[in-house]
Amino acid sequence: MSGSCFAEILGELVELVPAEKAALERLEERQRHIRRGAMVLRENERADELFILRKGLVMSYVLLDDGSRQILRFYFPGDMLGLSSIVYRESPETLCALSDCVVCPFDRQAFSALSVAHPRLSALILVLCQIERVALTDRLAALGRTSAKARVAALLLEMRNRLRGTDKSIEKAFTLGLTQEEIGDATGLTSVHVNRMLRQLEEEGMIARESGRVTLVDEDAMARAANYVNRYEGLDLSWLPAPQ
Amino acid sequence: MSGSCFAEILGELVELVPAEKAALERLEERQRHIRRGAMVLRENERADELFILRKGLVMSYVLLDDGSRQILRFYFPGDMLGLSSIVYRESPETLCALSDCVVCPFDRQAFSALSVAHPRLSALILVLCQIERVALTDRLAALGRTSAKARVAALLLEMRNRLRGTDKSIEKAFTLGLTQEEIGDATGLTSVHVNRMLRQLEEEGMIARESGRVTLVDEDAMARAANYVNRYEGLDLSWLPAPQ
DNA sequence: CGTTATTTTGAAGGACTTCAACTCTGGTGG
DNA sequence: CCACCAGAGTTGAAGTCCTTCAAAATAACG
Repeated sequence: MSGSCFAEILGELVELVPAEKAALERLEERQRHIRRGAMVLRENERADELFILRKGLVMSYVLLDDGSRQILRFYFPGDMLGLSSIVYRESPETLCALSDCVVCPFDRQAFSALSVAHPRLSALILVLCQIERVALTDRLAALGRTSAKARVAALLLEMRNRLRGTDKSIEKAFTLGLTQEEIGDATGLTSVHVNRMLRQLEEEGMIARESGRVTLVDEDAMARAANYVNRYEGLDLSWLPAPQ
Repeated sequence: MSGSCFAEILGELVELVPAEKAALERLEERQRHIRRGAMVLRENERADELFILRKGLVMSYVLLDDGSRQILRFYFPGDMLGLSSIVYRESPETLCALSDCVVCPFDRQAFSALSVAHPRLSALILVLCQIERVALTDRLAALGRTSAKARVAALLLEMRNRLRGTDKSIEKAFTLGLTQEEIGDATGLTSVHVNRMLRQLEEEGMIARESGRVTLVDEDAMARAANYVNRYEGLDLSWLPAPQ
């Protein structure tokens, strides 16, 4: 168990050298506890810090003029938060804790210094951005071109796979930790319709549910129905520069 | 007029030093002409190269099982193409020329070497990725939570602003260069409904149209209707490392 | 100048939303 | 310990936005 969550994620992509590990650990020297429902960062406010999420579940979302909400992404332990926010004078999105969380804040300068001192880490961060980008385009295609049922199925698969990243004991069953309203705001649906789609997936024998826990009964059928691709697989990082 | 399209884009964000300009020019030593409708890169095929788009309009899209298409993004001169593709063994998306294009291919190693030699350029590329990310999340919110009319209006505003990036003479009127089917595939609508929305925007005095040219008559009303934010503005790059 | 792509228009159908009411669950305090 | 309450889940009926299907009109192209 390394001292850095972020290093663990990156360590699954490449073999990190001691100097890189040390540099990553320095990003996580400070800790901050965030209560469920509290905001890590607010849309349209200035953000001077980035974060590594150490524990818990975070979502990013935007609010539209009519009051509706679009959830953009869910973040899991080891993820970096707020990269898009430091690029802008005002954060383009809100970061909100879905469970009690621990985040490790560090400032822009630390990020900047790290990328100069460790070009390979800088390239790896770019790789993570691209993985996130492709995951976002998958969701764009889902919202633009697939049915409500497919979108909900895709969300369930994605959540299970990402939760499994931090807890290898998870197989087919897991606690989602989202309300149906939140599922709706992530998939572009109403909570009412999410409910009907979950029910339908259950009736068709794809999933089972009991008190917040979801079981993926027929995973293959779900993946087919949802056009799902795990974007943390199939990578090619052979071109990365040598470690510093 | 610099020798590098990419340097021109980056040069609008920061003052580039000669060594950086020279490094960027080396990326654009080779040229390749692409016919309208031809593909620069195919989904699920291996990509060894990245590209700088020098001339023309390119789109990226994915095809779903049912044959429907989701256009993910449009690319303009000075944009880098294929970054997400080199991260994966197989490209997650197709790149297709919407007009006759000129692209400058360079290989992964050149990219890797550049990011080591010029940390600030590496950071700038990360900034461009974040701009693209935020633009994608804007579209995600549009598809998830806004009406057909708002999505079409947002697309028109975005296209005008990006075209203006390469041609400052463009004000309110411009040639879109997209069919209504393509607008539909970008906004998650059918071409039939795109037609009705364009017509409605016209009837409401927001736009005017004549033979492929669109005029933004009431730009403010459009921006309001579309929740539109120009993501190339409002940046804060004060934290970037010093040039090399 | 014929052929094909694109745009336009109408009518009917369907997927999802809206509204409204009811049920279930977990937490809190009397 | 249990009554109460607020939040979340469930269900039905009606409505709306967008799609689908079909066909005509127009534009683009070799």
